[in-house]
Amino acid sequence: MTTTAAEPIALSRRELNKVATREAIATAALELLRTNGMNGFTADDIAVAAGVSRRTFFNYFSSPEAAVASFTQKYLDKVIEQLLLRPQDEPLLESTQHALTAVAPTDLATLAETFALTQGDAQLSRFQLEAWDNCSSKIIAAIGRRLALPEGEAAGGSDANGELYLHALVQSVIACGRAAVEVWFRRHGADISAASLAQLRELLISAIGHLRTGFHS
Amino acid sequence: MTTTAAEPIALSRRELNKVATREAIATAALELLRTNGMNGFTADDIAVAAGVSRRTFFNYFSSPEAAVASFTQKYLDKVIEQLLLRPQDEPLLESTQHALTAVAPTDLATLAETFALTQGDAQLSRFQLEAWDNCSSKIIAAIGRRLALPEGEAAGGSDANGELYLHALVQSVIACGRAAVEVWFRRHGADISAASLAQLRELLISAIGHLRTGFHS
DNA sequence: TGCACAAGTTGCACCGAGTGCAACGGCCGC
DNA sequence: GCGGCCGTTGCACTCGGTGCAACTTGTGCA
Repeated sequence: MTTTAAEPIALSRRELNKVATREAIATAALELLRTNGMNGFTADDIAVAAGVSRRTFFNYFSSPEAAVASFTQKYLDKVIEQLLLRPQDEPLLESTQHALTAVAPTDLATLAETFALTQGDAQLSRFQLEAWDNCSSKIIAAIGRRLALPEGEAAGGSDANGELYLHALVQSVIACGRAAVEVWFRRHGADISAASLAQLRELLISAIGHLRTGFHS
Repeated sequence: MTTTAAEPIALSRRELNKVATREAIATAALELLRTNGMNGFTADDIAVAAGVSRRTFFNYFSSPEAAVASFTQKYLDKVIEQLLLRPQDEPLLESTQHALTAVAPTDLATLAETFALTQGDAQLSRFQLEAWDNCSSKIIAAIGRRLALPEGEAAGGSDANGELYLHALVQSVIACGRAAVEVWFRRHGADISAASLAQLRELLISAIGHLRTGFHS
């Protein structure tokens, strides 16, 4: 069901170390955020906790905030991964709803937690925003690639007007995702229980549902 | 036509000075961005150009990026201002389209220019994102206040499910706005001519139009 | 008008983010 | 096992950002 589709590429020892280091740094950052709160740790602290030098920390992340945001990035990347597994002729909104349900609850939990933990700090929030926006760009790029290949860019009115359509659609999808998380947080605060997360998933599906049926307030 | 609706409040000398200083700093920042490019100036430079001390700069803006983002903020605030002048029973999407046409082209020009100038720098882009997001929050708060007052929160299914609806709607509107600017930039680059800006306004209206008719790709 | 107070500005000192550079140490191919 | 490559580290430096205390300027009041 989870359909991880992990490619069995053999990693060299070096690459393996890099991945491990990156993960150690990221988890150290999250752990410090959990315990010390929003402004309670420095890049030094993260480096020490991860067992690397301060300089090495900056070789992996451009800032402490970026390390935290990597978790949001990772979750959204998994959703994209699932999204691209859906049939190409399926409407995007439907595909998105399926993709959202296909991602494991564990990943959703870290998304929810990091969102909750970053609320209240301006810079952390900005990096969260950036993560969502990167997600937009990636989806637009992927779908744009799909559309460009098969029919030479001039099919179904996809050329000039379609560019705006695509951007508006995808960005709206992301917007609804963020809206769902926001509403969830307003209701449940930092509650990461399974029941609460189920509500969050429900809200995510509903938000996309609103986009499917249209807004006519 | 422009309906500026400026309140004729008499400002004291102190407040007048503050406004002037703030404006001097912001314009100095924009000017430096124009001439020196994305990473070509420091907080010191801005302060000197504005004729204040470095410390005073930070009394007005939390960072150089914030000073630049103030222009985007200002434009979006003007749109909100127009939005709230529309009749309350008008659908939000329609109100938004009207509000967008009501704002003067001059303001749209600075929005477009700052967008173009901030592309390529990560931190500047993050502050742009934040400005758009703040706009979401303000609109949601304003409309939420409207809905809460007249009927005691339990009318038209606006209570629990309506919260998600409202957030998803408003955030989608903002998303479409950003999408329009993005598409405009992809096509016109840094061209700020009247013709180009007319195209941008057209794209903004069209993007909201897509939201009105719904997405069924 | 003059005086006392409030509000804004400035300089200073300090900490943390972020980066270029050069030396070091472990993985890799041969 | 050995030379070369890649990642790590320490160092030094710049800039962002802030608390604090002295100073200057606008404001209210007598």
